[in-house]
Amino acid sequence: MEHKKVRTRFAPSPTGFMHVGNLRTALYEYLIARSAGGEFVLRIEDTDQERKIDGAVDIIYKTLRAAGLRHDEGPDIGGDYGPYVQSERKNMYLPYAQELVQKGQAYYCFCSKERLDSLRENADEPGAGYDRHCRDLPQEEVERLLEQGASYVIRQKMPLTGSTTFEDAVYGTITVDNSELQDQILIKADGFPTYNFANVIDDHTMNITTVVRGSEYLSSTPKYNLLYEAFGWDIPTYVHLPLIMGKNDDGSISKLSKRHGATSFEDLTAAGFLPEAIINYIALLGWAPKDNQEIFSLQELEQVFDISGISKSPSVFDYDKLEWFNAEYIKAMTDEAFAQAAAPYFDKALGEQSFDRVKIASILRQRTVRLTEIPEKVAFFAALPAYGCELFVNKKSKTTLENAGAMLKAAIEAMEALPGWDFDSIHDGLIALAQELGVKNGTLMWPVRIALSGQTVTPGGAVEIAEILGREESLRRLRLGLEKLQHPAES
RNA sequence: GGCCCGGUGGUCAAGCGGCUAAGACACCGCCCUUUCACGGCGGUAACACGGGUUCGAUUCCCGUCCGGGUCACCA
Repeated sequence: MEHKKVRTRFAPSPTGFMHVGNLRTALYEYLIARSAGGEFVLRIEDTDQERKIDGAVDIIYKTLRAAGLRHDEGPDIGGDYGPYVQSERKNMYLPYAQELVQKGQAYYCFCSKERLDSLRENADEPGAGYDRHCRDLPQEEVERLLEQGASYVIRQKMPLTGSTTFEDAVYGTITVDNSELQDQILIKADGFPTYNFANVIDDHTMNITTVVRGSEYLSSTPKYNLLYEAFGWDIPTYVHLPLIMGKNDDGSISKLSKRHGATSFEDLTAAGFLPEAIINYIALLGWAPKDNQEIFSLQELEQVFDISGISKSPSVFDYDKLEWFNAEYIKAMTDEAFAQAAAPYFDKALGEQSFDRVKIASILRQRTVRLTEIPEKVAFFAALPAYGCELFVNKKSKTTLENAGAMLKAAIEAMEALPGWDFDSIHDGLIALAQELGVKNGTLMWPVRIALSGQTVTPGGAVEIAEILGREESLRRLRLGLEKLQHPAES
């Protein structure tokens, strides 16, 4: 038994965004390679010249980097099996196709696009396909047309009878009747290979041992096998992944796509999700560990990932669960790290004003689910919002329009007299005051917090907010609140 | 429509012939509490259906139903 080093590849086409399904495929490919001490290769599949998009390849690099999926070989870093961009390999494919023609496993087809279209239109049943018109053209006819420079494609000659069987590491043994297989195009009229053909040639020449892809390829896999067999090449290990679905408005589900909301890595990070949380979540979409662990770093996944844990049934992408992961990751951050991750959002809400952002981060961290919620949560630090006196009334804290004023008045006096302006001083001062007044803490704290923030729900309590606002601004806001209570009409 | 693949709570899922059928998210209560959260405790909720095989089926087989995928000079 020879022991080949496991090599997987991520082979995206540059479409301009990274769909989460693609990202998960990349992740599993990465993990399968890493968990086996193997290699992970990046290959760009740009054989469709009509769909080229500028800058799309950079998005792929950026996403992989942000996700922490380092490739061992690729267009940007080279390797022993280059080039790693299919358009740069263009000349490699035709000779292989011609070899197949020699072997009688493929043939030239001169049918026009129009003919194929009308074939499809006139078909009784959907999925009728090509009628194999050129499959048995006489040799002389083929040569004559080639000499004339006629436009042609090369098609794979499928067996008309029998069946093809292959093994999939996830789905097991799958058999398909050969009569189901179309004589698929290998080389297009523009000279470029089709995706399917380029895939086989590249995977073989790049020594890929394990082909990982979405289960939408399950039914075309027999065609791949026939190709490998025709060349006499080793067939790779297939790992087909269950699809990621999205829930439609009517409650039905279908392959996750744009209409389901944020579905690309870029969309998700823009929506305030952390890359680590996204990776952790999608790792568990279609795969489960042996135990019940849910929070995994990429390094941990590299240790425990195993193909046997991949499930066969499709899974629905659940934003609620993703949010939970995101919140977990945020809670696990240090205040400093969180302040840094939140920086753009702080900038947006606080502008130039100099608050202690690490302190704000510390009260925000436990209650932030998505980074995008931050601006609205901290805006009151920058500017006291307009608010009405009714906010001072809270049943649970036993505050009323009547006692709130007295509380504020007492609080102002106590806070003015405070020797220092740090958490402990403010806290101890106010708690002592509440005791002195003979009221429960909430009765004092509620109106103070309302006056400081102008809103009923805030990150942090009265003490934290006061500390961050500073003595001067805090007292200003408290006096404003007191005035409001004393002259409700004017406010 | 043909072919292929699936079907455990609303969602993600463990289970791989014998269990009171885990766990997580969401949801609902209660507790904690200077708001909201966090946290703690508890709760509602599932083997699609019908036949077999077996002493015994969520688990194995067949059928039905349901869902998804695929049938391009797209990947």
